[in-house]
Amino acid sequence: MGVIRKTKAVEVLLNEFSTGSVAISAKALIEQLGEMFNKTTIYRVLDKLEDDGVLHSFLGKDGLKWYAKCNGCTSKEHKDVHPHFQCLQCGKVDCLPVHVSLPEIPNRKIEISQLLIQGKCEACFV
Amino acid sequence: MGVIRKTKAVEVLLNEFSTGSVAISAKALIEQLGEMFNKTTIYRVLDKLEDDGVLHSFLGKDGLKWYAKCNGCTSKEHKDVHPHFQCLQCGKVDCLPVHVSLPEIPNRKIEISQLLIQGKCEACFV
DNA sequence: TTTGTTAATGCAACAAAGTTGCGTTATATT
DNA sequence: AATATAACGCAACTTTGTTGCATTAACAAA
Ligand SMILES: [Mn+2]
Ligand SMILES: [Mn+2]
Ligand SMILES: [Zn+2]
Ligand SMILES: [Zn+2]
Repeated sequence: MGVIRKTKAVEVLLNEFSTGSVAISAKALIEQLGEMFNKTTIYRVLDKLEDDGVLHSFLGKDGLKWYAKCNGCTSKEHKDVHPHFQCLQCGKVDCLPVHVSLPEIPNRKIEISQLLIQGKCEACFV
Repeated sequence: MGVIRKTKAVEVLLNEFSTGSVAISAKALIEQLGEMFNKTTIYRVLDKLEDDGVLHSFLGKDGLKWYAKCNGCTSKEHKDVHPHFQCLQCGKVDCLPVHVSLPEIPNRKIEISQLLIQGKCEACFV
């Protein structure tokens, strides 16, 4: 079940994702907001916001969990699927609003897919 | 640095990967061989075999580390890049020997990419 | 075959990310 | 204002993987 009450933690976390398509790791949010809220609260709010279709999550290069804002998703349908890009130099992760055509795989039913591209971001690419 | 001495652990672990393009998680190997070898040894041997270009590793859907045999790789060059498929029903993971064309991403330098496709495998797909 | 070097191992302790249980607090409804 | 319960904080825990160090064993040289 998703968010039911608009608490301080919900408000502050939502605000963190208010700008753009940059992803934030749960770890970074705890480092940043861990004095204001308990890490358990942060994990639980993120989880619920994902349930609501407000955020989506994925795993970065070290298996860390990252979150970013969803576009046009609801609690019933998560339709905002796209690859992610992680900069190997500065660590920044963002959503790539492009379509990826998956390869043909006979005799298998594809349900989900995750593509993580790594390299140098705009800022770090000379 | 990679494997230097052909120990029992190296021999047994190599044998686990002798057949086909099925991946095995470090976790599964420890469950399976943990009475024969210490988990530290298992982690270290896998790590070294990857250095040698004998195995490659990637992260599965829960962030677990998986290993599979490399084809035509050396310690100098890991060229066997391909997507992986994880069955959501039986958990099996295998290497997909296909090429994936990445989307165009302006102003960024792509260095690595990982594609994990999830769904139902041949055996679980009715 | 014996000896010597050191890679590899086992063990225990640790680290990091995330989860769970439970008593307390605060939101929102009546 | 009173009430119900969602959300919270805290501590303890789980899981996967790592590190330091003393001991063992692979392997080549004598
Ligand atoms: Mn995204
Ligand atoms: Mn593979
Ligand atoms: Zn960057
Ligand atoms: Zn299956």
